[in-house]
Amino acid sequence: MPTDSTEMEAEELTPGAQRILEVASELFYRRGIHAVGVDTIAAESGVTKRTLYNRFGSKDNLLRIYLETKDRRWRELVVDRLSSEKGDPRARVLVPFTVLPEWLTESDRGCSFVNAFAELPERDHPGNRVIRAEKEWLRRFFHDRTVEAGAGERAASTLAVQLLALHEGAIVSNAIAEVPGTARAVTEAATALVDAALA
Amino acid sequence: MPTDSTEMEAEELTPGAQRILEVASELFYRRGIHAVGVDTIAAESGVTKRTLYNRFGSKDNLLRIYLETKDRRWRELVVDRLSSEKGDPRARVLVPFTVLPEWLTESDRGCSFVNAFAELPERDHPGNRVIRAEKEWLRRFFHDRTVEAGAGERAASTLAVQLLALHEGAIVSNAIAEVPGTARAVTEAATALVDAALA
DNA sequence: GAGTAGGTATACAGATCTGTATACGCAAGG
DNA sequence: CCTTGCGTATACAGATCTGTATACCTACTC
Repeated sequence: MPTDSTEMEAEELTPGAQRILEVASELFYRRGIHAVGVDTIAAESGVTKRTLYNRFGSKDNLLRIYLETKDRRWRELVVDRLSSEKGDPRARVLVPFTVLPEWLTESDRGCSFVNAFAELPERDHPGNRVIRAEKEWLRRFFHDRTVEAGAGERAASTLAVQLLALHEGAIVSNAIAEVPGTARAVTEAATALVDAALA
Repeated sequence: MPTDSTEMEAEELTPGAQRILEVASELFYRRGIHAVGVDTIAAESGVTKRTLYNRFGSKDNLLRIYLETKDRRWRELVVDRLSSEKGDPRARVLVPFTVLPEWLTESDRGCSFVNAFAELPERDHPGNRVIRAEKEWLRRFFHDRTVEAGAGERAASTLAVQLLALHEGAIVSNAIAEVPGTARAVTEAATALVDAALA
């Protein structure tokens, strides 16, 4: 059983397992974790429950892999866009905001990590760890790019927290408040904060 | 059975019902909605399940009242503080941020409404309506106070979305990323955005 | 040609969930 | 006095949940 392998990659998955992961991702995100049973996931994936347990071992493990996969996809999106923004250091800080419009097209139910966090209170749950690592990665991203843009340590730390909050809030409030133009307005705010910090 | 009364107030509740609501609020917030059963709520409230159903009718209704109560408490906190900030129009815009430190002392698991939203996907669920109404109220609060401070309609609309996102993100990322000084840093950012919009 | 990997099909154990049924106790107010 | 409101105590119906058991099928590989 490959389920204890932490380095399990999506490419190593069998076709059936890949379908299970895709279906589970969609259901966990759209309906919530506890609201979705393994019977439903198996049925909608077109496999038997036995196959699901043979591939993933448990619902908790499938959940962890769902979060890890989403995390990897998010980081890759940001890092990829970063490499095409080699010139302007301020634009590099803002990459998580400039990718927001395309990221939000599949995120109309809020942030996967925030939503999962609501259902995973225990800090030692593998899923909870993935979630906190993701937020820490983004905070550090803002911090490091800000330092690279020429800011001091204190300014970079403050700006990182501000941008992290603004970014989280954009995804969440876009889904709940449903105000048109949220991504654009928030990106403008982020730009203003970056310009002020680097002035 | 008083359960269908929408105007049900906490003061009208029997002592037992009040205890149930307090315990349920804590458990829903800390462990999640689906993860908490009515048996647990009844047991920790020191009442029987029969009493819970006699007072609240159903778990869904208890959940709705939990959200409505939290919503009322939040609005009252903001409105109360607003009346002691009669002078400076910019300070009035920022009231939801200045009350953040005290609000966050009991909100180390993120935003109750955002967390509940993650578990209530259906738009016509009573709880879902309460959540969206709460966010819309806060957005409108920012908008109206900004207009009162002298901004035009377009500037007020943009600023309202920005402050809403920043505010949501502050509560959420404070709980997940656990960066010290989040409230202070975010309030500084909000102040800068308000000043820029009213310049 | 035998073993192995991936999968189907079905049934079931054991726990937990929401909600209800039945029967009783007690105190306050008309 | 006696009804009404609030609550206890216990049992249970019916659904759903995670996870396992048993038995069989198919294709590929060594």
